[in-house]
Amino acid sequence: MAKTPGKPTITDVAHRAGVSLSTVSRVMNGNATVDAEMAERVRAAASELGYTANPLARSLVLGRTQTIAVVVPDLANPTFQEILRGLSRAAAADGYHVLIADSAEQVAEEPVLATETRRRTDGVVLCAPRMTDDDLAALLPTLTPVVVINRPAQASAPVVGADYRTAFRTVVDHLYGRGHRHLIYLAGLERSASNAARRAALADARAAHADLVVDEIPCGVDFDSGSGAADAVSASGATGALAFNDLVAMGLLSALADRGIRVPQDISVAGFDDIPFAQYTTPPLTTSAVPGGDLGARAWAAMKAQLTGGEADAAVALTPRLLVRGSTGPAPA
Amino acid sequence: MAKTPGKPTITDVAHRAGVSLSTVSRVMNGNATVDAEMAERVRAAASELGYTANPLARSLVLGRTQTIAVVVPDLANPTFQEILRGLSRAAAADGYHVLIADSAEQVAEEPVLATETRRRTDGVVLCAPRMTDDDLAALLPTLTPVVVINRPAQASAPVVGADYRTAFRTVVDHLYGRGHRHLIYLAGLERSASNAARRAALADARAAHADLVVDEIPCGVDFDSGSGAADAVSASGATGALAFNDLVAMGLLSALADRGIRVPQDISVAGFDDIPFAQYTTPPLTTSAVPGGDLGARAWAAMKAQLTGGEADAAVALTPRLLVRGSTGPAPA
DNA sequence: CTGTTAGCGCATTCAC
DNA sequence: GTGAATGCGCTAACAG
Repeated sequence: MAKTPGKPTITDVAHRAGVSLSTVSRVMNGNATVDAEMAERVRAAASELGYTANPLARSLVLGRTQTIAVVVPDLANPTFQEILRGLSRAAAADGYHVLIADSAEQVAEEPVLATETRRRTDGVVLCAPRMTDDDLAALLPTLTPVVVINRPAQASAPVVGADYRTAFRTVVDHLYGRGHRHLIYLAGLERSASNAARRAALADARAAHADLVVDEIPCGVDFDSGSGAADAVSASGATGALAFNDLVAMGLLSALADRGIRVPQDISVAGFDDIPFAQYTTPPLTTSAVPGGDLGARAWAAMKAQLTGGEADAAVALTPRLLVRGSTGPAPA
Repeated sequence: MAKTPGKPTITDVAHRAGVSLSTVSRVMNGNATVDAEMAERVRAAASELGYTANPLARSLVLGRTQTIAVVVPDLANPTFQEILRGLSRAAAADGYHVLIADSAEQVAEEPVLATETRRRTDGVVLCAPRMTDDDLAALLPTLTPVVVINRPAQASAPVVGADYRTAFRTVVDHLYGRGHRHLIYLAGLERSASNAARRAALADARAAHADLVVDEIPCGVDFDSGSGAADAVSASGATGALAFNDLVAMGLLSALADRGIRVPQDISVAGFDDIPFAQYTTPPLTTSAVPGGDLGARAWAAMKAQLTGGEADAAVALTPRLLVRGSTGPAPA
């Protein structure tokens, strides 16, 4: 049968250059020293044929794929998109490719996807895994090298995450600095780790400022939760509201506007996360930005360290940056 | 040297089951019929060893990787995220993996990334490629199988995209149906294809409705452009404003509110894209949704068709769905 | 039905 | 310095 043009192989190049295929391999990888003229002939033949080594074949023999896998709970979540972007670009800068796996919030899929993608890559990054601590602890050793993002310290893998406690504390201090002494926290999901971090920050702030009062009401994590809390917020007499996140803050802002309550004149409102539209609310929302892109880049750094034989830092925590905008102002006199 | 546990190979399984490695291969792939008892022995040995065939080795011999590549101009863009998500999930449902490549809006990188990722995958999806028509035309044949998203019909590859012309026409007709006879279009970038599609829709509408007047003013594509156009819009006397996209509409909404102009009582405002926060503006924004997830799923369908030997439809165009919300109402009397 | 053989395309020993 | 083997792990012809 006539050989379809297809992709030229190393043998084709060897043939055309009149050398053995091992010589071609040598010049392509710049390994051993090859006769100058011969090397040139090989390079010429290669470029004429448009030859590029088959990555699959190389992977098989070298034992590495130049690819890592990233498992995320939901590709549609802006937080993960930012992380993925930072990770992807950092990895690309080092010549690595990224294979993605979306668990679609199906906890049971996480270990399956991680294990499966791990076999076709050199390592895997678990982004905010939803599985239990026990499951995670059992899984991690089988995935090495592995990096975990946004999940409290794990024994058998480097972790990179944001320091939500310090970040939230910064928001509280911002309000305190503007004269607020009575705040109210619109809590997120009761048992979530992120809610716990915010409450810890609140406790820290109370301990640091004896004259600070921070009420807390159960709320939620979305726009409607925020708007539903408006009456409770205004009834509390607090001069500043700390929303669990930006969505909640936006809902609150909207409901407050409906009631004719002015922000920040009557009450200050702060969010958390700096979602893309936080800057477009009326007034623009003061919030704290978790550097998703940086998180991703750090995760890659931790992976790269392991890939190159080194040891990655056990844990790195980035502190989100406070973004003061129009929704917070001095406490009303 | 002691053999590190590592991953068990097909030989290990064969050894343990006391059969030849081809028999193991057979039962693992359910190919030829194998003696029942023997097959059972093999399965037992495989599960005891936790054996799974090395995907790399399979890829090399089978000539397929069960992976496709997706090249996007910017992973941070919500539009592409939705597409990527739809694509990824659809592909996963068929047992395929997705390798991503972010060109970071570097046009020159597109062909490089496409070509490079193509070699490690079975096909590539080009998402809204920025390169010139000529470059694209030259590149596509080298990538087969390939699918193009959101870019006008190409000769050598199936294309999936949204029908922006029909979609925008739907928005215009919605306003016309509510009694509006004088509209104003806040145009996007002069030379962009998406702007041309909207203008074509406007022309269609004018042709269909003799009593319809549609003004047009140059504007832009972001929030600030929209707010900057507020005065021109109110001065025009139009009863309805058609923004190039949601960001522009949101900017307009915000500036209109500052001027005490009520929406939709005094003027109706419509956006385009249905970005995540369009439902949270005050009032909620009427817009048209480009089904990003569907786009991705369709792209996968087109790829799958090629992968399985079939021929994909040359072009599929999805029509965005009109979402009527609070920012549009009847024309003021 | 099962075992033996020959590659997939390449990097890397080993002799020359 | 260079070419001839060996094998990465697996599937698919090929014999038996």
